[in-house]
Amino acid sequence: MAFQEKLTTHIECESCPIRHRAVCAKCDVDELELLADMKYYRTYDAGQTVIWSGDTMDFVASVVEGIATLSQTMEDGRTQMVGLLLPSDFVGRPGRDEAAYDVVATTRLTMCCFRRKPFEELMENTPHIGQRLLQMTLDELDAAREWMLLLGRKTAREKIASLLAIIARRDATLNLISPKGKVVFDLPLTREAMADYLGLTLETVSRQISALRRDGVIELEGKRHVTVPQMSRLLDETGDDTDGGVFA
Amino acid sequence: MAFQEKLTTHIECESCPIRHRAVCAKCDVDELELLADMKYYRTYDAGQTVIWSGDTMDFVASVVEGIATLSQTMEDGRTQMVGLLLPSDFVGRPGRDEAAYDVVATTRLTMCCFRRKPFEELMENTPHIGQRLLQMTLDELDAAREWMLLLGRKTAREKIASLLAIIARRDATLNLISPKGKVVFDLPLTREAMADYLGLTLETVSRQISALRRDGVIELEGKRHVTVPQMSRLLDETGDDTDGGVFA
DNA sequence: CGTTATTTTGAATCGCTTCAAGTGGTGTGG
DNA sequence: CCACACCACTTGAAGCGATTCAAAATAACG
Repeated sequence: MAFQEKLTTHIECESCPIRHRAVCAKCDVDELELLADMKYYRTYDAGQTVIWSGDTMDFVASVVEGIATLSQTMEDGRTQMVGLLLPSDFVGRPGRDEAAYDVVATTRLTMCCFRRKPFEELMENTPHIGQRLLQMTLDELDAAREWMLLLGRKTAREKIASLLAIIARRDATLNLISPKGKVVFDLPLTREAMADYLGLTLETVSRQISALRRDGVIELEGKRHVTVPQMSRLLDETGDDTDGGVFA
Repeated sequence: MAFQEKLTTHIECESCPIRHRAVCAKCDVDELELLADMKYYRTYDAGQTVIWSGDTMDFVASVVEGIATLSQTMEDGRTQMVGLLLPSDFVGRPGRDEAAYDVVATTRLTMCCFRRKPFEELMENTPHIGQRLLQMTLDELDAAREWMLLLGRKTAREKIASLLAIIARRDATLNLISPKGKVVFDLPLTREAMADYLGLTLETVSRQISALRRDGVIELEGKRHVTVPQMSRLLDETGDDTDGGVFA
């Protein structure tokens, strides 16, 4: 089953699309050279499993391109996604040799890998890497905690609206479009993946998306192409503090 | 309202109960001295709010004694606990001046505080602090992700059993009792706090605790004193992989 | 063009919440 | 010392939101 594709490309760090957001962001040219010497690339097809929870992990990596999911599964099959890995996100934990979660590519995925031991040694002598990793981990912790609020307290409709808002916002900033008014994007996740993300069933996800469409909050073209005519309207549905109250 | 009590005690770092688990764990004597020079203590009464989300935080701190909760609240009052702060846990985020969550003392609480700016400067030159903070943050992230599985996929009964198991396990290791067979402890949380932790209502918490008692999984003396006659029995109810299967 | 995977929709059921009433323990003031 | 209020908690009954099971519709694929 889980084929691991061999390295295909080689990217120069200077022209790397995630150069300034990944774990290497703070590194100077010297440090970058050391990293470049030990790096190698791997690519995975959409749907391929990168690592199973419990597997030994001999490497850590940065997502260069594509999207992957981090998820946990109970014995009886119930699964919960606990993280969404986007370009520049870091995979693996220094100092741990067993994967704690399943990592699955949801699109074609390219990762910049480092063998774990050399990377850990480099980290000892290169504060910039540890510093950046701390920042990134703190950001992930914040994201996880926001997700806990969603999982514990939001209704199905609010959950869907929140997910759509996150994707819309990310796409908007990526394309340098102000996230006001109209936003258009493609869903990178299946209904089932959304359900795993939101702690719902795929039927409920489908129903709530239909409901948001019926109510004019979103428009659909096919299953995956979404138009949000009024971003503020979508944000109203998330249950979050829009900030758009008195002082906006 | 929110009175901040002034420093009362002064603890020598060498005899500090959290010396080897807190953010200062990896520091040598020199580094410890620098920290000791800038530290001060604060205590809060049970129920007191330490910080409101959005407040400016001029300090970071380690919990020395007592328990506090981290929680998020929506406009309409729904609240979700996103962290439980136990002795040695770290409060605040270097590089951020606004609190992201409400911090409330659930028991009498003592914290070892550092003004944020000097602490951040010290971190620049003291890799040991940043390294330890990274470890701790990664642990917290793992805990948060386990909590996401609980919030998203577990039933009310499993949620309660999981919470009881966590507290029982912590108390058992603290008192050096093997977490097999019988375990006795006191609940440090009200039913409402448990509900906020588990994404339930306090009525459901009460009902499920009663159900576990009826089924002989736990025994209750008063509202807070819990006896678990057979730890394995409780673990069976959590829905987790007990690992206690074939190889235990 | 038929086959398979994904998604939508419907109907019945279930688990948790909501609303409401009641219990037991603790502290306070008459 | 008792009446009273207050708080944390328990229990009951009704309602509702999400799930479950089932079937049909749509899109994707060889």
